[in-house]
Amino acid sequence: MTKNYSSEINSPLSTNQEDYLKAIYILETRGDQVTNSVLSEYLGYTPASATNMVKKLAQMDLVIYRRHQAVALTPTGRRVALEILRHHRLLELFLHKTLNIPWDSVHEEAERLEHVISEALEDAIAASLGYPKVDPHGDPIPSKNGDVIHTPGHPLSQSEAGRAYRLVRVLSQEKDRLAYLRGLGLHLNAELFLHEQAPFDGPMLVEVAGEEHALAADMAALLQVVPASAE
Amino acid sequence: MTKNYSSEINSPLSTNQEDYLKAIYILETRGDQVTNSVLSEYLGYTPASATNMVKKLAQMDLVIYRRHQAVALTPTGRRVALEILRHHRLLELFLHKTLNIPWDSVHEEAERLEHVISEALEDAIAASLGYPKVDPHGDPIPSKNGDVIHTPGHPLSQSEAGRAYRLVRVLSQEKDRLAYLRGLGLHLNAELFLHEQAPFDGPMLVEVAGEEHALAADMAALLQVVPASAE
DNA sequence: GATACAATTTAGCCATGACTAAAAACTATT
DNA sequence: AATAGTTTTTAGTCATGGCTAAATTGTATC
Repeated sequence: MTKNYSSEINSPLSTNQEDYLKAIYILETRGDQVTNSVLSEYLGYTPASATNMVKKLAQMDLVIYRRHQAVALTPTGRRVALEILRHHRLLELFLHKTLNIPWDSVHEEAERLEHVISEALEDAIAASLGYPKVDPHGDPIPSKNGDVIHTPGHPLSQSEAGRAYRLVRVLSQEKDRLAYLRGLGLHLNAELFLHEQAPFDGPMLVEVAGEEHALAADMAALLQVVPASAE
Repeated sequence: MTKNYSSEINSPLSTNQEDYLKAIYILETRGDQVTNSVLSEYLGYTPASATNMVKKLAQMDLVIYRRHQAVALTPTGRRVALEILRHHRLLELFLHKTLNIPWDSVHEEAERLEHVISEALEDAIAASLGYPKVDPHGDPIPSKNGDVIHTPGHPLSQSEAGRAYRLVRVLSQEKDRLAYLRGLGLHLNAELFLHEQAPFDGPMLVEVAGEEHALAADMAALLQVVPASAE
């Protein structure tokens, strides 16, 4: 298994190490301060375990660590994280398009597969999909050299009522939430019409595929949309 | 990740444990006595490591172990081994057919993927391939309930000269050997004509896709064939 | 049956990476 | 600046699963 980042790194990374780097990247991208508690909670480990691992990653020059400070990725660490994320999102799209696995249930599978596919397989998957730019949740697929496109859109919860929108991204990986959203007929690029938004952050009334549904405000906040006219 | 065998086993198995069980199955199937040295050499570990692991697998009722004796799979151990083997061979075929990865280089990839695919993905792959019976090397794909079909054929090295044959199985997983065979134009179900066999186990003269090649006897021994007429 | 040689097992070591419990250090409030 | 409360780190434990080296057991030969 030859990994893309192998040229920059002396020893191959474990699944766990890759998961830490990916988590740090995602938390950084969210704009969070990646403190030990945030990181350990995100990964489901105790803070002590996170400290240990972060120290190890720092020795490998993958993260910058100073006691009691937020962790940050080094350029090399970021490259590793992006490669794993590229694997993850390519795999999600591949599973969805090639094997008809519903878009709301590809995440867990990709979570394991992302660590074991070779560079050659990554390339073959990307080629077979026509070098896609986003996964089935609308998350951008990092390019091989680590570029991440900016995805447009704004939350449905902050959108004007009485207009049609197109779903361009879903900001959640929670299985049951995604299943619920799919149950409403939602999927990437689905059209939806926002009938009204109840005041005081109340539920929204949306129409998807001819059916009307009430949608809680926190759910609507996860849905990134653009005006339906926009191509 | 829900594994098929999870109903019979209390704790999930590690990749290593699954590899041991698969190795024992393969060695048993070859007809070898699965002694500690055979097993450890096959896996590339020291004999001491194999003893340790085999003891652990025995505690889990996956193998039968008595000091200084050959190991044997229990029925449960065999089911696990067959499931992993099913994963492996389904994956090989899938990678070959769906992603056009050459048949001689799917093995390593499948070797890692086989441990991380869920039951649902296994099913989706099998369905997308039309519930195939053999992988790209002609090795039988165990069915979900653990049946393994018998593959017909005999070694090319023991075949009569002056006749046409069809390749039904390649008994090797060595990358360079397989690459060589593919270079000759060989693949599953390829037709070949055996011109002559030099005496004293000398090389064979075979014709594949209009080209003649000399083939060492030990290579020919890896090629299982049936008469070309046979469907 | 004694001796030599090979195979196997035991004993003990190491790294990984989780954990708990306790100590230390930071932050906020009075 | 002292104290309280939270966060982080340290110290030390445990399981996994490799390893080497040494002891044991089994087998074959004289």
